[in-house]
Amino acid sequence: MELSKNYNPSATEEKWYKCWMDKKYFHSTPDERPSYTVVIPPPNVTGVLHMGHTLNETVQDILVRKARMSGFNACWVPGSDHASIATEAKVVQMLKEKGVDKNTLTREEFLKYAFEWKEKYGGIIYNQIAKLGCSVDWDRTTFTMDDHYYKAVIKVFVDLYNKGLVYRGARMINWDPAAKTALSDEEVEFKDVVGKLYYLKYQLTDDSTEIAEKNLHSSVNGHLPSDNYITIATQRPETIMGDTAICVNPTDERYAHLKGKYAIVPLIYRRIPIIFDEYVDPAFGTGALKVTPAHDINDYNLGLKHSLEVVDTLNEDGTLSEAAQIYVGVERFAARKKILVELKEKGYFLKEEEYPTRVGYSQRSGAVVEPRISTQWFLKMKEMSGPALSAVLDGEIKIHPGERFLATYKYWLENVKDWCISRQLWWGQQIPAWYDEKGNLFVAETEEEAERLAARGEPRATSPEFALEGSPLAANSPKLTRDADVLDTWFSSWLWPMEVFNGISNPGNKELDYYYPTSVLVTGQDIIFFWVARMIMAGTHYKNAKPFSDVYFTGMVRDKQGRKMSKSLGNSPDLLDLIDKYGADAVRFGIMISSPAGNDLLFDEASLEQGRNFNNKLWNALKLVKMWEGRQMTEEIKELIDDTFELADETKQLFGEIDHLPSEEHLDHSNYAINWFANRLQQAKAEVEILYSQFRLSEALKVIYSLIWDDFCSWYLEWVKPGFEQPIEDEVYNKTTHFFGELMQLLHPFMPFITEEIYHLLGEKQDDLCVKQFAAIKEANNDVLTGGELLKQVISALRDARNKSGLKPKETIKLFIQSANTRVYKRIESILLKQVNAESISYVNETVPNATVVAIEQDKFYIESDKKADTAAIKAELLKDLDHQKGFLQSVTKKLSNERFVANAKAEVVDLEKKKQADAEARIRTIEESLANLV
RNA sequence: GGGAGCAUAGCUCAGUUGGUUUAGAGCAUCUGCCUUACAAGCAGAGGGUCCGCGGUUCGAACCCGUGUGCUCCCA
Repeated sequence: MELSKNYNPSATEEKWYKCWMDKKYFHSTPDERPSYTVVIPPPNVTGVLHMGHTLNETVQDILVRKARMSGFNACWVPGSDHASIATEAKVVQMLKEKGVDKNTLTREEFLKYAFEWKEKYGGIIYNQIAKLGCSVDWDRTTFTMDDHYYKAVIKVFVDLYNKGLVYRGARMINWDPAAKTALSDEEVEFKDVVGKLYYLKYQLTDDSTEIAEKNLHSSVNGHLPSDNYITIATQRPETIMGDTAICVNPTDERYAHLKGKYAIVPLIYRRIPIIFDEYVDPAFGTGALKVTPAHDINDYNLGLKHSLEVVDTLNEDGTLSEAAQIYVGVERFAARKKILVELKEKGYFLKEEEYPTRVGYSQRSGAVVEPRISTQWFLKMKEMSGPALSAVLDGEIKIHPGERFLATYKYWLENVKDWCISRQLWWGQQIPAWYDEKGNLFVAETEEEAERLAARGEPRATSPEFALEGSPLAANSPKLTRDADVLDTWFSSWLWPMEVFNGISNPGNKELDYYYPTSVLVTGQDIIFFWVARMIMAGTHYKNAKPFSDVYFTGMVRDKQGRKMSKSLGNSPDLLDLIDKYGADAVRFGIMISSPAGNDLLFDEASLEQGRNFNNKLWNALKLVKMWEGRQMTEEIKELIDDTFELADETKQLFGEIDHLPSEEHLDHSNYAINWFANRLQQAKAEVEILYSQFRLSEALKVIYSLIWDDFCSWYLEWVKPGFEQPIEDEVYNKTTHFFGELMQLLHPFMPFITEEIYHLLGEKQDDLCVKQFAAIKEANNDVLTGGELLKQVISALRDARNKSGLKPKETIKLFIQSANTRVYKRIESILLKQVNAESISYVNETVPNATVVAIEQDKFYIESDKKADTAAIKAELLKDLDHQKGFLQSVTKKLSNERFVANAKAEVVDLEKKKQADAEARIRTIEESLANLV
């Protein structure tokens, strides 16, 4: 068969993925083998895979494929997340482009559009996952809004409500004015910005009558009438209409005289009290704080303490509300500008200064988050966090890499606040709570059940924090209205490792028992609180068992310049384009080769190119080996040739004219090479195994890469390669294809497609690499390995010497070896001849004059050629080496002459130093002899 | 402001309880090669004050302290 010049990934990839699917290799059902379960972190259903996902999925596939080839029943569950805010925003945008306003639709109509959208775009990520070669069990694909999943989420909500862990209440929450929904604390991202601090004057009065307020309003046309004022500093002048007090520190003497007085809010002229509280930092601004309980969490708490009125001056879309009295309907930041102009005109404005501050942005919409008082649903976290904390602290769940995230995790869980789980959206699991006309609340899995509760008058308001005022129930069955809100997406994804096996909807089922707890969770460190911690909570709460044994955190994928990948920067490449360009294996290689666990990955297409080149290297090695196929010299053929000396026609067809048989020598040195590589392979396999167990996958890949490229291709294949158009011994050929197959197996988890292809091209195969089980690792023989390393070292040194002597590759040399142990070199003579292009090798007991000399350990090699040696250069080299050796000897000798070292250090260490000393001395002698020999 | 981490070759990173030939790899660079698998290649080479300073130790890239710079998390 003719092999193409270069490897062509696309056809191969499609062929093998289909084959694996047809043979149901990825499908798992419980059996007697141990399970190895991985649940995919479900990407957003209408999203595309970015490079971060690509890294995560690749890592998971490597682990899953490795497990599948190591005796485990591997099960990798794919799926996607409904991503309520993100998806709803996309659908709203799509409708807007069509000229449809969401507000004109009913909930049902909107959801119909949303599901259409999901059907249309939901397949994209699945296609990408398949293209990447991920060995997921497609029969288990789960979506967080699947029927059973939806029911599970509802069930959990009702259960937690009945346990008193879920409650409804008015709280200061994070409001996203763009998406018009509440957010959890975790969904707010803070950025440092340079803001402005505005200094404003508030008129003071001690008159507590309403008349004073009115007089002020009318008498001076709203201008600041006197010098009797207090100055406050604020970043948000547009919220002054919501001010309900001015607060100063009770120890602040500057303001001690203001006790019992009032201030007048500029522009709207509301009278507000001056209050005193330790909370205020006298050193900040003017030491006087305007208190706006509706729009700042600290002010809110201050308001609670001092029983202040709450005036909410903002609408849900971020425009000023009726309560603001002025600029009603104007967007908050536009209003800020207008108000500043008016404050200046009317003399209330003193000055402004720049001020470094932090602004919270919505993770989903990017809008500036507004603290807002709102009635929402919450989950008590204190009760949930205990077991989740101990599971990690006790080492039941291991986090990789190392302890790096432990402190953060601990801090978060110990300080976690209640989780706001309601969202003012339609896309998601609708909260199963119903209200009667009087506002009584009934929480149940179905409307029928809620109706029954209502009929019996059981509001089930078990939480003491329940904030809705109830009223006595009518005895007749009331008309119920369902809560319009949906649950936070993470309130569904925290059940993921259980509910993909129907663990909530059908608890205690056989599959759940078999697959849960899962083996390893691979995810980005950015969702440690959103998701990882909460899955541990849900798992410990509902299964009384951890959801996974290990967590592998991948780093963030950044571009070459270290910037985060983002759409706006345009630095996030398209996965399918990359696969088209380089092939899936090369993409996997490129992304893995430089991504140690937990470290950020600087993505550079150059590493994908390296992957593609590696593909090509493998392909060419295959071409070489295939050239030997059909040229094997079996014993029978050998005998045939020996006996008759005349080739049969069919033999002739196979080999053409053969002028000589493979020599005994060739077989002998090939056996040397085979023996060496067999041991080298075992050694590398053992290393890789350890690296897998430590989740150091990029290290493992490096070991395999260098094993294949350097040891197999550059050394082994060159050592066993027969001469041009010469036959190869059957045994050598078989060993070589066997090694090649083993290498492909070792590499398979990382680069599944090309390895499977080559494995099958190496010869007729009954099995597929995808499910081929790894053989047990044998212990490598150290003497054999050392011998191989010595040979490599000698060859490299001789080639270097050739280079330095200006010898062209084609120019031959005569090699003389001076060694106490010539037997070693005699065995590998023919390899040496070929590798350094020598025409002869002789053994000598004395120095060879006028030859270039190379010293390895205690042996010396003389290179003689027609070309005149550049003695000056050789001398310089030797002197440099001598210098180095002497320096080294000096440091060793110094160490050994230190009595305290000899007395304190371990015996092995001292012995080693002595050996180093002896070696260095021997080498120095060799170099000096060589120098003396150079004239 | 609180916490965590990082700093080793031009770049990205290894370096195991402190001792393993006066620091290793890949990429990039340079030199020589179109050698009968592979120029997407082959054979070589050069390149480091292990961030600065101080300490512990017979011995420090590694442990401790301190300074500087960067990253992340939390408020």
